Amino acid sequence: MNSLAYALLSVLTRESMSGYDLMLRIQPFWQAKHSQIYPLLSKMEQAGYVEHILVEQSDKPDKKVYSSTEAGLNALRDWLSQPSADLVTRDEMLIKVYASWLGDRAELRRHLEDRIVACQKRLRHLEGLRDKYSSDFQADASAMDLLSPAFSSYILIRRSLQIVNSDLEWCNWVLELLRQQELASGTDAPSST
Amino acid sequence: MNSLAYALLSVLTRESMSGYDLMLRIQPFWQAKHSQIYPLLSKMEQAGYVEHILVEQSDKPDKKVYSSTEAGLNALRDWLSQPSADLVTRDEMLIKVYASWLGDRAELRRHLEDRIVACQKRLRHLEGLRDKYSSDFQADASAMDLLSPAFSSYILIRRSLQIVNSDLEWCNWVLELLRQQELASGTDAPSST
DNA sequence: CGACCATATGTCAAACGTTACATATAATCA
DNA sequence: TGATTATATGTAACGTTTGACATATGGTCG
Repeated sequence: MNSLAYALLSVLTRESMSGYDLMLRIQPFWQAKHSQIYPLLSKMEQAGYVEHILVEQSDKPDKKVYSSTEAGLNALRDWLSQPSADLVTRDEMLIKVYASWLGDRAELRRHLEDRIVACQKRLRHLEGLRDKYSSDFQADASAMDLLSPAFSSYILIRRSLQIVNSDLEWCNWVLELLRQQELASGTDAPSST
Repeated sequence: MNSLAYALLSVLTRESMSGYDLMLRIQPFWQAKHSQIYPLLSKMEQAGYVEHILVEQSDKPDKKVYSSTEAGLNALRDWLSQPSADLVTRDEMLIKVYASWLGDRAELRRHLEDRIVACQKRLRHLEGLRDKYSSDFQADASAMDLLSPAFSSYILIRRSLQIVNSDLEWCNWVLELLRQQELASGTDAPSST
């Protein structure tokens, strides 16, 4: 069992769902394609960590709804007690920024603007999640039960929003420096496409 | 050529160095082990993007010092003009936090404290980098040449510091909520090890 | 002296992840 | 009607990354 398997279990312990829905649910927190999730769910079922029932649908294709078993819950609890693996980030844009002195200002601006668009999309998605579960969150976070699924979701979404907002903040800071320098030097037509 | 190859090139266009030093240099921005870097450098040399000379050392084992070629520089410039791949983050701790309601408060606290230790270590490393290159950075960032290696390094280190600090901020926020609830409820001996 | 660590390079197998190929249903849109 | 999109599941080839094994030098610490 790898980290993705436990990520799937940590969703299935809260709510039973299909591989397709798991993919969508986990996407913002652990990138994985359906081609990785479907075979993994089969392996997890063979290992006895999850089980599924076939649910027929009239408006959409039929689906397999997975649930965590007792063994799955125990495996997840064991994993929780282990130290976490190191955080892994691979941000190609940051490497391009590091090498951006080899290009021109427009190129650097384009990379930053692309990132801003991606951040805004992600922000809308996360705000949607926040609003969807806001009824679970009490107005006063400190009054919530810290060992409840609602609180765990709450701090996870808070963290995700914080990450995206700090990304946006940095992009805008660099863009502002670019604008200042373009105005000051007069090079690189400021209003070009 | 993959992203890692261009990350290596983006260092080698600034400064020639050994595979070992490259590994240490890009570690904070793109995680890669020596077992990935050494074969990749060979492939890049075969492709004509880098070349190396053998440097004999008396106090340490001899090393291969790699430099970027003209072809390597051109390849890097081409890559720069392409849109960036999506940001990938895999944070096992965040998944554990999401499932932490299955465990106890001490376990959640331990995960957060482990992360804080890792952040502090990273912070010291980044502050070391910042101070090491601070002479390259002018007091007024907006007065720097935005297409200089110094400026690119500056904004990269700023971003890295921002990421670590926001991580620390969030961990401390959750720890504070934990402390408040433990004091209020009286469960979970507050001063246990 | 022996253990361990930092430096330095390398290979290989296994695990992990992405892309492309494949199929099927039902809704929407032109 | 035909094209596209969202839903839903699956396999196979390929590329990426890690972990283990391997070797060697020279310094430090007990």
